Amino acid sequence: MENQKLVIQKNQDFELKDIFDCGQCFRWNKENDESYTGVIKNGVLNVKCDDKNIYFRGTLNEDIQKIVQEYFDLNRDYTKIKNQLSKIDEYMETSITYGSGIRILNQDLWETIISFIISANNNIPRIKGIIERLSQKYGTKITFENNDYYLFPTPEQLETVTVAEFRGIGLGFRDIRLFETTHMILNNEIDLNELHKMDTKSAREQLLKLSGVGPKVADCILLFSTLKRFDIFPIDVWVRRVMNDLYIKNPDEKRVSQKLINQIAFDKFGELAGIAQQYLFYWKREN
DNA sequence: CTGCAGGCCGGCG
DNA sequence: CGCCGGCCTGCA
Repeated sequence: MENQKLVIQKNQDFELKDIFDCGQCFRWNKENDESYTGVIKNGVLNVKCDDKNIYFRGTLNEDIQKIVQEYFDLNRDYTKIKNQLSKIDEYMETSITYGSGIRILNQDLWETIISFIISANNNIPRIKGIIERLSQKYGTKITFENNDYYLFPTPEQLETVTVAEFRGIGLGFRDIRLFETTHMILNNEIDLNELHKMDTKSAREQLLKLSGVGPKVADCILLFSTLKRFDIFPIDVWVRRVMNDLYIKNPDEKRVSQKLINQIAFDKFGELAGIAQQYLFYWKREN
């Protein structure tokens, strides 16, 4: 671990609030100076913006430029994506104007799996609290600028943790799911490295075998982790609401099947359905 | 005090 | 298959 700094030019496709509040991540916190500090797999990172630049500093075990480039998806042209989607209809145009600085992060696959299992039937403050306690109790401690932080625990670090101990940090009924999934991964029943090489359909089937991973959680993992499948359209209550309001116009609030929503999304947004979902979700939830 | 939050699981028809 | 009840916990 060593302290590193990096400054890059900012453009209209990068806004900290949009990135960290659009619902894809749980471990970034706002500081008093409007910067954000997060723990990512490699260490601690602080990000601050002004009109012209983005300032990164952190303690990491790899080159900061390489990490930032990968994590913030900096090699992708979001201007082009937004232009394509904006042309589809006025709803997309509105939601993109609102969340114009969103970027889909490349988050560690293991951490994303566990985090979204925890997210099931749960609320964000509690999800963040559970993940923080999990890291504090079982993750590796690192110090950055006189503060202590804890890396997300590895599968190995959770190997001897019992169901009761998981329950003890507030997981509720998700305790057994975390336990089972951890051991399925430790036993190589699901090979996380192999998932990256698979086509989307096969990767999704594999994820669905994990305990606590259903359709919605699997889709979040496919979109928000290093798997990075942009054509995947996770459907949660908010997306259901916004799709119902804008496209299905179902006045009696009858529950529309996931299959139908997926089909509408694919017909409208095609290969960019995942990122379209993010703009719609963020806009709907904040307005 | 109920209701409910970024669903999943298991049982049933 | 699709549908439905139940579920830890904490906060409004």
